[in-house]
Amino acid sequence: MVQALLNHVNRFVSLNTDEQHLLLDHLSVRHVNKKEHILVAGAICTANYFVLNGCFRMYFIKESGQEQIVQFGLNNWWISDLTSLESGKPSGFYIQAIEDANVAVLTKQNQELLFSSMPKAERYFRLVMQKAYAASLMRLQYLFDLSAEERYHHFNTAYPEFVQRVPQYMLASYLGFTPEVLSKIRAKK
Amino acid sequence: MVQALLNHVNRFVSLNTDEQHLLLDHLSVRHVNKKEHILVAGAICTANYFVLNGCFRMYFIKESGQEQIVQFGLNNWWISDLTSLESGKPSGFYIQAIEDANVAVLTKQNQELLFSSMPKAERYFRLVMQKAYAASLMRLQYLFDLSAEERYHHFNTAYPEFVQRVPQYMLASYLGFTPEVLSKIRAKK
DNA sequence: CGGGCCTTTGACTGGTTTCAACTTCTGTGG
DNA sequence: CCACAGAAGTTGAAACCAGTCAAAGGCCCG
Repeated sequence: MVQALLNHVNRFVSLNTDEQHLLLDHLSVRHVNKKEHILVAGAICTANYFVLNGCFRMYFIKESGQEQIVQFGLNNWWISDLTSLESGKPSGFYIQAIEDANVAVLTKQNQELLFSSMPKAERYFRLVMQKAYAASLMRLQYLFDLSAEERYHHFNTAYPEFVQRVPQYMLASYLGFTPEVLSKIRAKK
Repeated sequence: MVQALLNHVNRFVSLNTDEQHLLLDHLSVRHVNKKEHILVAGAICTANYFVLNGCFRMYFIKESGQEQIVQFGLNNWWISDLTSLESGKPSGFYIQAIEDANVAVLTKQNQELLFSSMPKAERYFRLVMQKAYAASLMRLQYLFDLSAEERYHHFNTAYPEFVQRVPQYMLASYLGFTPEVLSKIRAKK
């Protein structure tokens, strides 16, 4: 199962067999049930999670009391609250499994150990962070440039299989509008 | 002048004198006039820029034809279009000096050389990317959670000196609304 | 000193939210 | 395996925040 992670790492840096073992020695695999949280607001985030299979959502509670989804965590994505992880302060986010899932867990401590014994790991994570940052900017672009309806259609054509997979109200939240709006957009045709 | 960069690097990783020289060998300093662009849409982004002094804005042109500011680049921030830099494809962004400025230029090529000769540099950039990513998520949070007026007040109390420094229409763009809205918010009291 | 850019102000418009009622789906226990 | 309760999705009406447009005033820079 962790093979998915090795494949992902090898897309960015190439590891020999020893290095692969070294990496795996710093990880554990954890099963997460649907609706189970691996992080709740107020807790301190202690690890990075790599999604082996299943699907997660990361969200926070708005002042209005509504949940706002910040991002989804799918296969081959790392998910975590880096702010809390780095600072050691309580997180403002929740991370919850939308489906039964398996994650590779890399604790902060193990991550540091890994970095000092294998500089390639540092490179890998630099590239992952860079990609995540670029994706986040892209998301901002869509929010600024497109209307609710355009955002939905864009997302729907970019990730048609994913749209089937999550409840509509979560998709609406992620796209930045209400479930009612999504329902009306869909009714249009 | 590049001392600012050395200080910044030393906040994340500690460099000895040799390493500092090695780093500087891979950089050049460039003066940028107010209103000058260091990147325009359609061009390929070839370098990372570290702002030594002055101020930049990174923006794109919306479908409506309006400029949308994605981020500001102030002292001690790296600014670049990582997507274009990484992929070698044309950028969709503009990066322009708002004030006369000086930047340290790290070309993609030099960055790779630096990484291979100094693993600490990789660590430094991982941390910088991580911080930038976290900041971008924070920005998303504010956009989702706060009204236009709340966003302005929040920004105004967080960075009062900066608000004085940039034209209102740029601030409005960054915060995600029109100059008229900002004007009306300010008129309220 | 003049021209153009920035800011202000007001009226109007419209996309999105909110609220509420109703229907459909889903999963859990009897 | 069915029944029922709660969750999710739909629909329509009313309210509102923010955008657009237009015109006027202020200010900076050449």
